[in-house]
Formats: sequence, C-alpha cells, structure tokens
Amino acid sequence: MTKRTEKDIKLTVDLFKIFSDYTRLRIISLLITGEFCVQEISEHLKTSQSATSHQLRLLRDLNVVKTRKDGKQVYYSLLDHHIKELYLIGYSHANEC
Amino acid sequence: MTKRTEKDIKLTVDLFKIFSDYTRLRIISLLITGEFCVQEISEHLKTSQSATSHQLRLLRDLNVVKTRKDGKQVYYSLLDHHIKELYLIGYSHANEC
DNA sequence: ATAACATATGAACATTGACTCATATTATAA
DNA sequence: TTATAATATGAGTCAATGTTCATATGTTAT
Repeated sequence: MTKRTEKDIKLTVDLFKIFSDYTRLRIISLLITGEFCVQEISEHLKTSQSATSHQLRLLRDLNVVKTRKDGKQVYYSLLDHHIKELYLIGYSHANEC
Repeated sequence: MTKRTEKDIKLTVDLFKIFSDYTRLRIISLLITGEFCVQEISEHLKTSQSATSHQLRLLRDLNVVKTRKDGKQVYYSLLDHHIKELYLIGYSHANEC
C-alpha cells in the first residue's frame, strides 16, 4: 500500500465517520428535506438542545452544513449534494436495496 | 419521524460504522483485490495478528466477509458486492470526485 | 435597561470501541 | 506424541466521543 493510498483511506474513514452516529444521521436525514432551526431539529430528534447544538457544531466544522441567522434562530441546511447522495446510497444499501 | 424510519436510520448507521475505522477500511480495501489469509492481512496492514483477527471476527459477525479454511490458514474474502460498491462510492466522494 | 428566549460552549461524566497481552484452540510436521 | 505454526479469544487498558449540566452569548420585546 502506498503512502498516498493510506492518506486517501484516512479521508474516506473520516467521511464515513460523519454518518456513523445516530443523532448526526437523523440530523442529516432531516436536513435533506429542508432548512431547520436548532429548536426544530432538537424537537424532531427528541434530543436535548445542548446535544443537538454540539452535533451541529461538529457538522459545521466538517463543512457538512451551513447556517443562516434570522433573529434569535439559526437555520441549518446541508452545504452540498455529496452528503445527501452518500446518505441515500448508504440508506438503500442498508435497507435491502 | 415514524418508528419505521428510525429503525431504518439505525440500520444505516450500523452499515456506515463498518467503514468508520481505519483498520477495518484497510482490510476491506485489501479484500476488494482478492482473498487473503490472516497473516497476509496482518503484514499488509502492519497491524498485530491479534488486532487483525479481532477486526476480522467483527467483520465476519456483520456478514461482511466469509472464510475458507485451508490447513492452518484461514482465508478471508468479501461476502457480497454491497460492501465493495459502498466503499468505492465513499472513497471517490472523499477524494474529490 | 430588564426580561425572556434561542443558541453556543466548556467541563465533567459515561460509554463505546480498538488495542495489547496472555493464553486457548486447531492443524501440520517431526 | 511433542513441537511448531496459524488463528481465535477473553480480560484489561486506554483513548475517543457523545451526553449532560451549568452557564455564557446574542437577540428581541417590554
């Protein structure tokens, strides 16, 4: 295995790690359907405001989501199509495609 | 979110978790190219025999790989095409496709 | 300015999961 | 049968990571 391939595999691992947590995948699954603010996401997931916010920060740091501020709320949405595509492919593979 | 969807997302998380470890992804990456016994895999990854064996057991329990015994060695290979496909898609997404 | 609300964040805590170490199992060879 | 080799496995350790709790920050309304 070359150095280059090892680095590529590490990048691939990092990408898959984004999808390997239940809370994060539910957030992604929701954001595929549109833009939502923190309290909407938190209510939908039945997860605490804090836990939701922490995961959103993580997703933001990883350039998975972008934010838009409107008054007191911060609206989150997916940043590009890559995440949606990979999620849907994984979902269909997992649920006997 | 319906109960059904929650269960489906859990299954999807479990699938993505398979790919979210460096050792496991290197094993999968290797097994895409053919069938290998434990010591070959272990040497290739530069990972201990025990760590390799533990991960192989995990992959086997998850129906990712199958085994074939030949004398003292046990040969591992991918069980179906799903894993290879999802790995390659993830790999290309991760490495700017 | 003060109160009320939405979001963010740091620290503590808990859990998960991967690795090591020692040893067991299984198979061949002498 | 005994020794050697390949693989498997249980227990313990440690690091990574997700959640909670308390509190800070920022925004709007009174």
